[in-house]
Amino acid sequence: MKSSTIKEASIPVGRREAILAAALSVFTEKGIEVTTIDDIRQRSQASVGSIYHHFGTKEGIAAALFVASLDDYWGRLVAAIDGETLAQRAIRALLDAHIHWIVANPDLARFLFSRRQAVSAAHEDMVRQHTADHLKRLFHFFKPWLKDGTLRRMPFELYVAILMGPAQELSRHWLGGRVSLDPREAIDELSGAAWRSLAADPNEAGK
Amino acid sequence: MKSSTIKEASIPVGRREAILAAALSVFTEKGIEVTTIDDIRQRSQASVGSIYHHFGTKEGIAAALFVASLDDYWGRLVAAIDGETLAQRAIRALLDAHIHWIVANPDLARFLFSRRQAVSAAHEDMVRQHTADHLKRLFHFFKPWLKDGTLRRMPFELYVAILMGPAQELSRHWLGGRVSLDPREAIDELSGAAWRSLAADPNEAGK
Amino acid sequence: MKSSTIKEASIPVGRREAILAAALSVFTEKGIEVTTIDDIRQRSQASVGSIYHHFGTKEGIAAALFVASLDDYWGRLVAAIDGETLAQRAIRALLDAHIHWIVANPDLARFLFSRRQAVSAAHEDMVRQHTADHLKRLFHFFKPWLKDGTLRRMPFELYVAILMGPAQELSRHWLGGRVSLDPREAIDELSGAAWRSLAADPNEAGK
Amino acid sequence: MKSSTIKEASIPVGRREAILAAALSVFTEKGIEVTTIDDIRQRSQASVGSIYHHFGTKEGIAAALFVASLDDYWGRLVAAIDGETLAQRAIRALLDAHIHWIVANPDLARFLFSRRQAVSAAHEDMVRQHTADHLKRLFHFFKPWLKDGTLRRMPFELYVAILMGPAQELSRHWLGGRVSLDPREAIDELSGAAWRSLAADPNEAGK
DNA sequence: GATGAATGAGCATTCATTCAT
DNA sequence: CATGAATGAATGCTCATTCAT
Repeated sequence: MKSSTIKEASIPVGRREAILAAALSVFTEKGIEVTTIDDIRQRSQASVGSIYHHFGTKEGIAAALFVASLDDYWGRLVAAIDGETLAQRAIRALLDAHIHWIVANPDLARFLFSRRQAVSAAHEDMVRQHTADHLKRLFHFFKPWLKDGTLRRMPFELYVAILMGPAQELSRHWLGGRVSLDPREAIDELSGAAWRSLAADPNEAGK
Repeated sequence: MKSSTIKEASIPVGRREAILAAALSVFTEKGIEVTTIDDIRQRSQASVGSIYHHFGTKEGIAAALFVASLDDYWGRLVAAIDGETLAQRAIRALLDAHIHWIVANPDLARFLFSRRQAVSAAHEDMVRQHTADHLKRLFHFFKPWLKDGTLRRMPFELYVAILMGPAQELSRHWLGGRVSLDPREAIDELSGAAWRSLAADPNEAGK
Repeated sequence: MKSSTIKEASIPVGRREAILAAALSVFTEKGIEVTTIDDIRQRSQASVGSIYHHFGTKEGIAAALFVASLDDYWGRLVAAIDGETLAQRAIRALLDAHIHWIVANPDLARFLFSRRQAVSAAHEDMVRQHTADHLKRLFHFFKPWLKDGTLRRMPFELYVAILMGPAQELSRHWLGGRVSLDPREAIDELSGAAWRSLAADPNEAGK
Repeated sequence: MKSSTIKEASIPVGRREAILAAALSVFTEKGIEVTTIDDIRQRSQASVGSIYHHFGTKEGIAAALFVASLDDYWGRLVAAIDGETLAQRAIRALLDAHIHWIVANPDLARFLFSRRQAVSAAHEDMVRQHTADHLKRLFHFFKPWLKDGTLRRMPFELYVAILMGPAQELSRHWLGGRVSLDPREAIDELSGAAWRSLAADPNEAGK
C-alpha cells in the first residue's frame, strides 16, 4: 500500500517535497506563525529563492501542507467506512480511522486541527471547498441510516459534533501533551458513547 | 451581582482595564500573535510606556486576559451545577452554562479555546494550575455519582472528552462562523447525548 | 540672511533634520531609488526604527524633502519678483533667481527637477497642491501685464514653458554635467530671449 | 517607408523585438527602475533565460531601447530640416518634427526624456557618442545661418536650450499629464518664440 | 536558442522593548 | 504613573543572474 502522508513519501523527493517536509517539521516544533522562512530554509537545504519560487508566500507553504493533510485525513476516514453495512460498525470504523490517523501522524494532526487560523483569507475558500466535498462524501454513507430510522434525526451540524466531538477533544488534549491516556485505548468507549448518543435504539446495530 | 466578563466591567475603567479591553478587541479582530503593541496602544488610547508599565510584556497582557477568561468561564460552570442533586440535571446545567457563556462572550471564548498557544512557557504553569484546580472542583461534584454507579466507570480524561467534546466541537465551529445553528438550540440534544453516553442506565436520571 | 535650504540649517538640528539632510546627501550621490534605508541610517547616525518613527516610509522621506525643496525654490522666485514694476525686469529677476537657486543648491535642484517620479501616488496630491499654489501666486504678478497688453496673449501653460523652458533646459544639462557653460553667465541671454519671446513689443520694457 | 518606432514594427517580430516591445510597455507603465525582469518575461512570453541570452543584462535592454529611441527621434529631426533653406522655416520644421514625434510616440518619449538615469555608466559613453553625432549633424545645417548673421551669436549650448527648451518643457508636462493643451496646437507659438529669441532680425526670415 | 529551477545577497519594514523626561 | 522618541535584531520577500537540460 502506498504511503499516504507527506513525510513518509519515499524515493527521490524533489525540492518541493523537501520544502514541505521541512516546513511541517518546523511548524510542529515551533508553531506555525513563529516559524521563519529561514527555519524552513535551513532544514530543507533549499535557498530562500527556491522556496518562494515554489510557494510564492510563507502562507502558500502552510496552505499546501494544510490541503494535503486534509485530503489525506479524509481519504482515510472515507476509506474506512466504505463498504460497512451496519451503522454501528460504520461509526466505530470512522472513529478508529480518526484516532489511528492522528496517532500515526501527530505532526500533521496538530497542524490540521490546532491551527486552522494559519491558513488565512487567501486560501480559506479552497480549504472550505475541500472540507465541504469531504463532508458531503461522508454524509452520503449515512443518509440511508437516517432515512430508515436507524439513527436519530437531528440537524446535520449536530451530527458531526456529537459523532466526532469526544474523539476530537481527546485527541486535541493528547496532541497537546495534556493527557497521558493513549487514544487508541479509548476507541471502544468513544465508539460506544457515539453509538448510544446517535442511535434511535442503541440496542440494535442498525440494518 | 458582580460582572463576569472584562468588557462588561463598569464605570470609571482605569488604564489597566482599558488596555485589557482594547487588547481583547484587537486579539479578536486580528488574531493574537499578529496583534502588535501598537494596535493595542491605538485602541486603548494609552501610550506604549503605560502599557509596559502595567503588563511588562506583550505576553503579560495575553496571560492576564487568559487567566481572567479561564476563571470567569469555570466560575460559571461550577456555579451552574452547584446544588444540583441529580446527575442528569447536573450534566444539563453544565452544558447549558458552557453554551451560554460562549454565546455571551464570543470574543473571550475564541480567545480561550482557539489560541491556547498564545500563552507560552512563561505563563503555562500558572494556566495549568488554574485549570487543574477548576477540574478538581468540578470532579468533586461528580465523584458521588461515580461511586454509586449512576455514571459509567471510565478513565477520568475520557469523561471530560465525552461530556464536553460535542458541545466544544459545535461551539468551535460556531465561533469560527462555519456553522449557522445557534448552539443554544442544541442544548437539549447535547445534554441528551451526553447523558446517554455517560449514564450507566440512561433511563434513570440518577439519585 | 537666513539660510534657505535644509542642509545649511544650523544649530541643534534634531534627529528629524539630521535624517533629512543625510537622505538628501545620499539621494544626490546615488540616485533616489537606489538609495537604501541603510545608507541613510549610516549617514544620519540614526537607527532604522527612528527613521521609520519619523517618516513612516522611505518615500515619506523623499516626499518631505521634495516639498521642502519645492517651497524653498518657489519662495525664492516669488521673493525675487515681488515689487518689480516693469515686466522686463520681473522676467529677468525670475530667471536670475531660478539660476542662482540652482547653482546654490545643486543637490536639491537635481532632486527637485530630475526625479519627480520619486514622489509617487501617495504624496502626488500634496505636491500638486503646493505647485498649484505657487504658480497661482506667480501668475498674480503677471496678470496686470497681460491685461494692459505688455505681454502677448497665449495659453497660460505655454507661458510657463516659454518663460522658464530654456533656463530649465540649460540647468538640467548643467546639473547633469553635460554642459560646461556656467548658467549664471547665460542669464542675460536667457532673459533677453524670454523677453523677446513674450513681449508684445520687445522694444518697450513694459509699464 | 520603413517603420520608425519599435512598437510599430511589423510582421513576424522575433523574440528580440517582442522582448523590447514588452520592456518598453512595462517601463512606461511602472517606471524603469521598478520594472523587473519578471515583468518583462510575463509580458513578452519569453523565458528568463531567453531574455538574458539576447540582452545579457537588465540594463542591456534599457540601453538597446534607449539608443533605438534616440536614433529614431533624431532621424526624424534631421529629416525634417533637410533641404530647408530659410532659417525660420528650418526652426519651425524642427519644432514641428519634435512635437509630432512626441505625440506619436509618447511612451518612447517619456522613456527618452525623463529617465536618462536608466542608462548608467556602462552604456553612458555609447549614448553620449550617439547624441554628439546627432547634434553635430544638426549643427551642420545651422552653421551657414550663424556665419551670415541670420542668427544671433551665442554659446552653442545656449542655442539648444533656447531653441528646444520651451517645446521640451511643454512636452515634458504634457507627457506627465500635468498639462491639457495639445502640444501640436502650440507649434506656431513655439516656433515664433524660438525665432524671435534667436534671430538677429526677427523681421527677416533669413536667407 | 529556449527553458525555468535554483541561488543568495540585499532590502524595506515591523515590532517588542527601553528609558529619559 | 504617563509619554513617545529611540533602538536594532529579525523577518518576509524580491530580483538579477546563472546554468543544467
